[in-house]
Amino acid sequence: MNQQVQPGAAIEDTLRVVGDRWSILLVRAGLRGIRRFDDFCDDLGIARPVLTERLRRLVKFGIFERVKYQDKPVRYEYRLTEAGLALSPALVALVRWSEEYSQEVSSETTLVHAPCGTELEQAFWCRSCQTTFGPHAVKGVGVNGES
Amino acid sequence: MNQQVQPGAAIEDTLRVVGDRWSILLVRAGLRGIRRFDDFCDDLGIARPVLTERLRRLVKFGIFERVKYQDKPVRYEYRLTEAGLALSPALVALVRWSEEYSQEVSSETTLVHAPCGTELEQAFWCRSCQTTFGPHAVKGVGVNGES
DNA sequence: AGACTGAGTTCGAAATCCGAACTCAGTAGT
DNA sequence: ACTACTGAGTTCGGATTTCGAACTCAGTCT
Repeated sequence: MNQQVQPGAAIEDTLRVVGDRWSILLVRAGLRGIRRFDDFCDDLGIARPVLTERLRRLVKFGIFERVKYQDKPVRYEYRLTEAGLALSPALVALVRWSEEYSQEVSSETTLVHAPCGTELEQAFWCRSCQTTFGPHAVKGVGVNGES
Repeated sequence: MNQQVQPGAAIEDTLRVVGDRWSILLVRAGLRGIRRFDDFCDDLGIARPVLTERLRRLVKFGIFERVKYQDKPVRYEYRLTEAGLALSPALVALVRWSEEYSQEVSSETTLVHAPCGTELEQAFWCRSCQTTFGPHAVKGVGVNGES
């Protein structure tokens, strides 16, 4: 066996939550500051019944929370939780991929390191070795330490 | 505006390619060394007609290639291309997320830095600053340098 | 001949998705 | 008091996708 990445069944958990055509787009919209039902609807062009169902499920899985923001007519909005924000590395990875490999034309923006404006690279960081490394040096191990 | 991640429309490109329930799982299976039609089928439990369609589309987008591996009865298998391998940071990000936030029980394996066995962290790397940084320091800019 | 392999196709039933129109509480304007 | 409007959803019927199970087709093995 080589040292390749061997994502376990864990991915299935994640995809059970955000593995449909819309959920990741909803998270992205959330990161862009969108919170209201109609705004999600307009921004993504998602059908309303599907949006209802999708938001409910994302709330159930703790990615968004439904917050009352007004009383007179009771109105709720949807905010990303910390777990939702924690999906951003995955989103960034997807953006990076499309920048490098997607033959589609779009990609009119690119991701950079904010302070200096240099295009970022994505890497893994080992706290104990104090180094960055690529996917080939990643290994999956069982809970009790053995591969 | 803050310095939050603002993934552009690029994500849509990526999701147009791998944004359905199966494609990412197929890539993962590919990373685990699976190549043959029936093996994908058994491993993922995907319906055969869907697998056919999905593999064709992933080949079209350059993520897998269809390679003849035998002549007597002509047989083809599917191998990840470089673009396919390049999706692994995204897969790793999804695995990491489920390890930390998924309330599902599974997750009997974890990802580590192969040489030393330390749990990895995912980070971004700026070649010009020679530092790693988190998602809050990522910014999206237009092609001509302006935000 | 007969059974088996591997990569698919074909089928009808079931689940999802869609757009458009509707609801329902409250607010604003005349 | 009448009308129009807002925002967060529901309710429809029709179109698209997905499903499992069974079938095909070339070649091989016994």
